[in-house]
Amino acid sequence: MAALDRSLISRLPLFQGLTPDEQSEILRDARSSRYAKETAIFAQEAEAHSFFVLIAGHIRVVRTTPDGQQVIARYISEGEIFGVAAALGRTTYPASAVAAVDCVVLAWPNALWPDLARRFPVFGAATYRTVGSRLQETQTRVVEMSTEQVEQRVAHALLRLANQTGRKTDSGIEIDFPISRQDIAEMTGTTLHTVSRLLSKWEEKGIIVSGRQKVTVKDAHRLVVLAENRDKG
Amino acid sequence: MAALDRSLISRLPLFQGLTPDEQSEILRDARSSRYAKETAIFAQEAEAHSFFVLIAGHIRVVRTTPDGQQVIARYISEGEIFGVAAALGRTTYPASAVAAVDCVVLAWPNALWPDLARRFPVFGAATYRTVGSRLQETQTRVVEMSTEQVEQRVAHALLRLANQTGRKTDSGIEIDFPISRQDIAEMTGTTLHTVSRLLSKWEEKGIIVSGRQKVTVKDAHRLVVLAENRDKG
DNA sequence: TCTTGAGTTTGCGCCAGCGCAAATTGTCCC
DNA sequence: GGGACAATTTGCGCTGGCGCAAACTCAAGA
Repeated sequence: MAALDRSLISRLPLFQGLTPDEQSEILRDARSSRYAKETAIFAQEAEAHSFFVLIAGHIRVVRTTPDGQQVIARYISEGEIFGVAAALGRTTYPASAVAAVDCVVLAWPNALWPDLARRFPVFGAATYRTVGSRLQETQTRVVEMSTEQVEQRVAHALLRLANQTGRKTDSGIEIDFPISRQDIAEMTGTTLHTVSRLLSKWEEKGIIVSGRQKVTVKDAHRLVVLAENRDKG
Repeated sequence: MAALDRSLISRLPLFQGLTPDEQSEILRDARSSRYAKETAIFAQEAEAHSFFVLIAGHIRVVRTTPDGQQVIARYISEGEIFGVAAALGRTTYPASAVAAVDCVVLAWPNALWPDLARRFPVFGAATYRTVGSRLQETQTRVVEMSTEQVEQRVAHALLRLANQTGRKTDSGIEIDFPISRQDIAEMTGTTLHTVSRLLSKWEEKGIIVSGRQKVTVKDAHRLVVLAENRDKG
């Protein structure tokens, strides 16, 4: 690990509560690698060999159906742990992870997980907290897909992206990695056509501005209203 | 713990790999209780005080939206651990758990989790395996809701119920707790009307037989075909 | 600068499945 | 045994959003 990484890493929630020595000990076993934009970190159904922490970039987690349709499970932001099959006793990855932009990740061999979790309980606990919030988030998505209209779901998805990976600019909150209409459709269970129509409408109203693989939320408040509107607006 | 419970409990996957003494030690801290049909074991958003193992019965896990719509997250069968907020570092339950029939459950105070998990790693690992498969299952449900038609989703739901909680009878696989059309609708993101229509159609074709709060799968194979049909059948 | 291709927009027609409403049936309790 | 209620069935009309198709636009490379 380069010294540069260290100061950044020690600030991650995942490593809170660990002494610098303990952090070093954990990091000693990690291997760092780069992944070019649109390359895979791991593939769905592949034998799980490692778990990861994203140091720089953004990662798209994708499930592909037997007939080739894709669904985006979530985006991973900097500092998050992912590919934690080992911690959950799984032997294969349930989804693929693809770099949405050029990425830097740390990887630990799965075989080290039991030992790391035992020696550094706060590290294990932090990981399971992440798993817990992802489970809850996924369930929330099921609820959304069951009870909401497409417009509300897309609004929710944009808000979530803005919160999790948004970058404040003078013109609003910009999603700071390339995201296409198709991507948004795969996050919300609709088609790129419908997403395009919605974004156009919202842009007319001044709620967002959008371009090629780019969305900036200008008026989050009005987007929240759209997301919560139970009857048609 | 009554002796009766012990022989049953020691056979649960959750307690595999533990010696009888270790099992006793874990069980010593558990409190057993009964819940009458349709009563709540815990409520969504309530402070999480315990985690549970279902000894007898069936439990419905339900998420309710702010405007009162319900979505069934899953059913818990005998022997399963549930309400594991503690293991995932959450302080409240993300959903409600309601007894679908009269139930017997064991409960452990959350405060004991860290200690139990540390002293009996196989117990902790078994729990996290369960969490892992639930996460994966929930993600599968998101994929289904994104890519499948209602008919396929209902077919999938029935097959899952038949596998997880089905009881073999001479006339087929019967779901062995009361389940209404409304319940199936809340599992699949549709309405009781549509479920009713589908079940009627399938009954005509001899794939299932159904009655009031009761479904028996007679021809699982044809149900699988329906569940996998990507274009209309 | 020009070309090329991927990403996006928009129009149009259609239909799966929802909402509403009413009839029907089975079950539990008095 | 019979009433009452809950669950289910079924008809009907409507519409949100999909599928298809075509036009358009930007970004990158030659």
